Amino acid sequence: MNEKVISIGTVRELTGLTERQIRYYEEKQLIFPYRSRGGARKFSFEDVERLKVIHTKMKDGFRTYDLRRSAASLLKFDSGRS
Amino acid sequence: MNEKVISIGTVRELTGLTERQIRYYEEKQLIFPYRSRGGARKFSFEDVERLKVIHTKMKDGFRTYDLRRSAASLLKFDSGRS
DNA sequence: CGTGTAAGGAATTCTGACACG
DNA sequence: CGTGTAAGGAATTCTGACACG
Repeated sequence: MNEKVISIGTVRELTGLTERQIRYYEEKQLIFPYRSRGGARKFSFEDVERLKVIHTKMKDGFRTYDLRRSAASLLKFDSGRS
Repeated sequence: MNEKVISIGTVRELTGLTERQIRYYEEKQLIFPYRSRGGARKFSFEDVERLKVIHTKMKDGFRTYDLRRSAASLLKFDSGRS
């Protein structure tokens, strides 16, 4: 499920995060949505899962900087789950 | 892939159909998108595949009425492919 | 640092209708 | 019948900024 076709509002519903959080995680390079012509972010189901993991880590006290450094393992952890 | 999360503009890109065609096929009960709060249609990847099949059939001379009658087999054909 | 919010604009989607054939 | 299009409105998303801590 790598197709980036889900808009931010739907990702919000799917993850429970706010749009602000989602955009911030992108700004910190933890997630890389596709951009449609009009500039709208488009996410994949994999991105959705990844966002959930990111938020869990954040609640555990990790900072975006830490997560960026371990981005690879984050991805691994992600696909290793669901 | 049954989650209805793709908006019509993306479905347009994925299928090559126009929004008018997609809405018409819904009107004719060939496809059943979910509706978001604001009223926007949301489709699944399965719907996308189904729309492709529908359009192929239409080009082969079938009418929406015929396709509605064989909706079950249409779905079967659909999942039987990709 | 991570997130909330109000601000203004641009892009998206919706419906009902008229058109053609 | 199936599809194009212009029309007006409503919902969605975007960016940059100010706020708090």
